[in-house]
Amino acid sequence: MNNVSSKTLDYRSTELLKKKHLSITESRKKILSIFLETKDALAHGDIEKKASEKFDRVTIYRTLQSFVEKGLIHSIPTSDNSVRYALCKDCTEGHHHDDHVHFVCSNCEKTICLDDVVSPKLNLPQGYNADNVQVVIHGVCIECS
Amino acid sequence: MNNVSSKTLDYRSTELLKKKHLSITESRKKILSIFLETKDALAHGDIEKKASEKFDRVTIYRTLQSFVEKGLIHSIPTSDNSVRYALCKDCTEGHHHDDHVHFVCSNCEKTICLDDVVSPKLNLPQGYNADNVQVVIHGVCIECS
DNA sequence: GTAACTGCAAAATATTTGCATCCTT
DNA sequence: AAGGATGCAAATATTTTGCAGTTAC
Repeated sequence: MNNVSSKTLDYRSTELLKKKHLSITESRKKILSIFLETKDALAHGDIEKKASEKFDRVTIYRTLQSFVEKGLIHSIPTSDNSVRYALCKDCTEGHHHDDHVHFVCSNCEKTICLDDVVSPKLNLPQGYNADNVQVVIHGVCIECS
Repeated sequence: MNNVSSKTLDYRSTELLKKKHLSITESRKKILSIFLETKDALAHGDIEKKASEKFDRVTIYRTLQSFVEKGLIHSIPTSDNSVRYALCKDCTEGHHHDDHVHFVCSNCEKTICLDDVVSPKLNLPQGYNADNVQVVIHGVCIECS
């Protein structure tokens, strides 16, 4: 990572934090920068690994939680125990509308948001009302195929 | 639970275990019976609670794992840390094809398999190949609406 | 009889909470 | 200056592993 892109990341994270009414702290900027420079979804452990300096585990937990609350990132459903997070495109506090498709590559194990593929409308049985449709597709991603 | 239905459950679990080439043990029959008599998906903790006698946590973990491996149950993606399982309709060892929709009620918190609503075909970007499409819908279920 | 399953103990991991201190606004 | 964020310690919760005894086939 060179200085220029690092400065840009810092600037972008600061702007995003301001926009979402979160106070600007070093940890938050760093953690948000990790999301900004990563295309795929991150689990708690990935953040620990990717962070150049060491953050306290607890700080990461609390930061992720605030980010989710303020609509900066969203969690992605998985079938195992790992919770993964990715940047929200345009969610607002208390209202997530990340109705896009998530793709999990069975080869490289990465989880990718396919922002352009929107969740389909489905015909549910009488009496069921959908608020939110999450789709997780398992398969082979473009880099592994 | 009366004797008749309990005998039936026992019989059905035994048959299912045989069919999936799992040895017939008391714990497996009991745990499978719990799935058979429950419409919604169960987390590890739910099984502990619902079991009339106390199973060792470890036995439950290992039983669920064998059931998943042999295609008796499948895990359902969730956005929080809870892994939930439900009976498979017709999965075989090593090959799950539970391409139906899962519905999570935001009121009663139950997770229900909508076996008749099949996952849609989606147009993925060039280079992405789907093996398996999982859909989780959040909303209000028929009993709560 | 043998291989597989279970239960107990304990290890390894993951998550949450309380509190004193430090930083942002 | 005040409220919020952080780091440390410790409590809790969750999951995995090893091993000896038991059960299914």
